[in-house]
Amino acid sequence: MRGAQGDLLRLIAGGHAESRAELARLSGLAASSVSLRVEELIGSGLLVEEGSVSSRGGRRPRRLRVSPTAGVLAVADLGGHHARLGLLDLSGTPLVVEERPCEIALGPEATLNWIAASFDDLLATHGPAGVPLRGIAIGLPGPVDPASGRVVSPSRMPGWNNFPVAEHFGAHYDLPVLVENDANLLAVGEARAWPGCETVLVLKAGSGIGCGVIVNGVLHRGRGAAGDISHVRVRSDSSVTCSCGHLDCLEAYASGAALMGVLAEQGIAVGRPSDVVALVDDGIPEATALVRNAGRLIGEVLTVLVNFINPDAIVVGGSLSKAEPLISAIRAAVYERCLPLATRDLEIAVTRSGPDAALLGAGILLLDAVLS
Amino acid sequence: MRGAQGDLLRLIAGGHAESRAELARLSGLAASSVSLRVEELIGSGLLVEEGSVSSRGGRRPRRLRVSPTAGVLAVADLGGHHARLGLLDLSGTPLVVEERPCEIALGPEATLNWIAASFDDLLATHGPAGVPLRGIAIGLPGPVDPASGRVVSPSRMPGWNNFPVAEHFGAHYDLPVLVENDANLLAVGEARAWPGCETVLVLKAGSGIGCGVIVNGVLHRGRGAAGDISHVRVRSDSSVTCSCGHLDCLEAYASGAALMGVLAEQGIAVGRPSDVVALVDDGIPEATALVRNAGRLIGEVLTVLVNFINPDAIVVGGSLSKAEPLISAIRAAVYERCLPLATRDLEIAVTRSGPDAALLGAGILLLDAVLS
DNA sequence: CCATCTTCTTTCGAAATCGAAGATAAAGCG
DNA sequence: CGCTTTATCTTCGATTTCGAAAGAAGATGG
Repeated sequence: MRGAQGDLLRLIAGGHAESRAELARLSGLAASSVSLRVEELIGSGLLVEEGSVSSRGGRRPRRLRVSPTAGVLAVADLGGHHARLGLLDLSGTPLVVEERPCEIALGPEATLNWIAASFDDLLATHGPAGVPLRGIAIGLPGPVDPASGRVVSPSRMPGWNNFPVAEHFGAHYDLPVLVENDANLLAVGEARAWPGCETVLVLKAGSGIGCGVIVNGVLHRGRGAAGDISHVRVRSDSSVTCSCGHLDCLEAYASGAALMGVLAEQGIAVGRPSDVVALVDDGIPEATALVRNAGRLIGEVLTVLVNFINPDAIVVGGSLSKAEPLISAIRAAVYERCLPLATRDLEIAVTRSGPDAALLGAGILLLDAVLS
Repeated sequence: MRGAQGDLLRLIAGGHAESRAELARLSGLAASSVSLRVEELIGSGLLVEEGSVSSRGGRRPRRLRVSPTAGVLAVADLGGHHARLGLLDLSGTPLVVEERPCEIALGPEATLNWIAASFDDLLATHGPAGVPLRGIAIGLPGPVDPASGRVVSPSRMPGWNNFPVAEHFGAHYDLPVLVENDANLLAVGEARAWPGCETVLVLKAGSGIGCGVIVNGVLHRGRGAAGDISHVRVRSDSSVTCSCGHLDCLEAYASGAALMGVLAEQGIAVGRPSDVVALVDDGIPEATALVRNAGRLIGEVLTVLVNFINPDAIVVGGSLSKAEPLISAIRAAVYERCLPLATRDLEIAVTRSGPDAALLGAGILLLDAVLS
């Protein structure tokens, strides 16, 4: 996509602009130039005019949308034992989303081939006829080197270390392939639901603890592991060795897996982090106490980050986020301990954008790759 | 300064470019457009051609510099008991720098009037004749709200809370006035000395502990307190109440002031943090142990931040940075505990840019304000 | 010392962009 | 209903920017 036109398309696709006038304001281009570009984009079938936006006192803007026939994106978000797969149109709107069981421990070859087959399946059954596939994005529950598209020493993905995921997919399709950490995708998707928040910290509390960081509106990747807080040392009386070999990592106390472990020791067998939430909802005191303690520990780690980066919002997602005591314990710790200037307008809240947030985030990032 | 020309001037002034060709590469403009703009800038006296840069195989580029007669910037960096004041030319090169005693506890009115008088003094004695003052920047040892230019609940600046510093100066001079936290200025100045490092964490270890954060090459301000790590809770056996009212803040254990307090209790009276460094250099075991412990505590806080933000470098400045055990203890803690991906190419080092770093940083930020 | 290569800078016609003014369209109001 | 206000969108000449090619100045290597 040629530069200037790509920028305009991105603004429309990203939901930032809906009319020519808005495009002019946001792109910095003159209104006349915008009109020209938009005319070309409509001519080439990427954009369509569709009705009008309601006015507030003047001529109604004509609503611009990305054409549904311009292309589809195939996106996937992998967990340890399941995968969410979806097709999006170029505006990032889901056409279809499915969750299917999938064992990541089967290794990269088997898993990625299965994903490719599933994409083909989805495209055959739900892909609109004649609309081309434009790009692929995969979210993985481990650190990803953004430059090479490789997984780097993941803790819960046996056999994946250093596997060239992007390259592997590139052999199947001649398309942009984006590989990213799942918490990062979640962060990008979630951030879209928090307009006005420029710096956002998105926590994914599931069987592991992940975190994505949006600084000034853009995902901060660092060296690929940015946002990793699971192996931070926490203050505790006892002493637990984490899977990473260090003592007292946050993950060893506050992750869904850790909570399930403690519950199992107490004779309460649970299979998934969401079962822990169910126990809390049922008022089982052991579970509630555990979750509250996990929230406190997470909150104490967050105090450091809140003072350091001064986010506008902390958003908690992942299956454990549905446990109310977790959120309130996080809030209590952060508001009690952080600097007033840092907490003055800080929002700490549960995810707004539902279970597809990571897929939406994948669409947003992928769009940038496709339109460049 | 009109947009495009301002950008070019900034690139020259900031030391990013020295020739028309470099300007073209960095600005993204066509070489021909650059030539036109540069001609105009030379015409208006802001830029001068001065000799040539050494070539690497072709025609020698003609060196461009900001004209020494284009203007001066007045900058100040205030500490608790002294102030560094300087005049810079528009390229950020110091014309004169002085350190003078100054009690910040005398309150904002007295201090700021004294600064204004000192600037007038410096301009009269060292300001080149006929060269106009173009802007003023002040660094203060406390949180500054970047929007309003006010100090916000500083812990060691009695009487300054909510004082409108920028406004106060605006009444004296009709010029851009920049007010910023001292650690932030230090970070900006220091980052210039670390080319290739996009994300840098600059620690100021003096009588307090400050920290400035450069993310992707730009200073991250957050709400004005970003980078504050002094009130992070540290793991410790004993229990100390910090001046902020919380228990076990980093500052209460590892700041120069805290170290001096402990030494005083042991009967070793010292007046300034640099005296502590002298004791360490003299091999006084109490001092060395204290400093090493301070380094360990700072390092443990940094582990969280390194995992979280994945910086390319951690630079330690401030008077305590000259104590070698401090740096090595920080290194030990970070390298031992952080994720391999985060520490793989991480540099942890002492300041490269000397005592004027904060003033240079003030010049860099101020230039942006002046050239916009 | 001369041909060749490299890099920097300028020239000049082509193309993109701007900006002011006008056309279009709707809301608010007496 | 017509007038005013507000806002969006288009037209068109003026300006800016681009890009290819040529010119300038030094490095390199026989």
